[in-house]
Amino acid sequence: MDYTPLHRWDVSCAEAERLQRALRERLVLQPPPDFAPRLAAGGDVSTHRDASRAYAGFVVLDIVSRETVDAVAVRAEVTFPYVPGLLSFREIPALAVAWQQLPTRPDFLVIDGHGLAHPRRMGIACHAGLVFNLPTIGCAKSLLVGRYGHLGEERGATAPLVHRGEVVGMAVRTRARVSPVYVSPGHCMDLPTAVELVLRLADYREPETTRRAHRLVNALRRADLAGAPPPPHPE
DNA sequence: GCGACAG
DNA sequence: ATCTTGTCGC
Repeated sequence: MDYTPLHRWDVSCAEAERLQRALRERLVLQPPPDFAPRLAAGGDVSTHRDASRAYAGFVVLDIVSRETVDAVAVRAEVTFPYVPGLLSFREIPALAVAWQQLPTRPDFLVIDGHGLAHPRRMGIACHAGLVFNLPTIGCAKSLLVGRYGHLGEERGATAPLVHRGEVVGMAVRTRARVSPVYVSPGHCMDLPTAVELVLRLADYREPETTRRAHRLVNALRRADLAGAPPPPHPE
């Protein structure tokens, strides 16, 4: 698929924050008027402990039949370090390499990380939506900002995620008695729609989009590992 | 100044 | 996220 880079990615942390504050103004926090999604995509990145090598991939699935209709995984280089609040600058360049190899344009994308539930309301899900130009949802496994109150133990229970007096996302119980996931709008998305879609996609704790993308990149990672294994015990 | 801190 | 052994439970 095609996309719009929007800006350079090899920037300083201060410049990255400036870009986030500027890009924030371009966000659309409402789904398209004719939004009737059928194809969901999940994207994920797997990085090494030290090396700059990363694996990135996308899986596209039909939300009705649940069939995987597309899957691409690539090797890529990461240069930006992991800095809380600046995850997009580390992962989006790698995701973009995989995105170019994707033959089908999905109706929306679920990203492993936050959207509006971010210090500057510009998490990786928002940023990815702007760059790839499609509706996006952030679905994270842990909190970056915000707090929430009581959350029922049953599947489908929700509790608003509040940060600085604003509702920025929702804690969502996708499985009974299992820790929740944190859902927030990315781009061309609102919170109710994001929560509904994540619940529709989740058979287990995480939505199938994320699970399948995660398995895909890990498979490529292990395949590479078997091809050139650095011997731990040189005897 | 001191903690907290997506992946 | 990654590095890791065993272990609890369906």
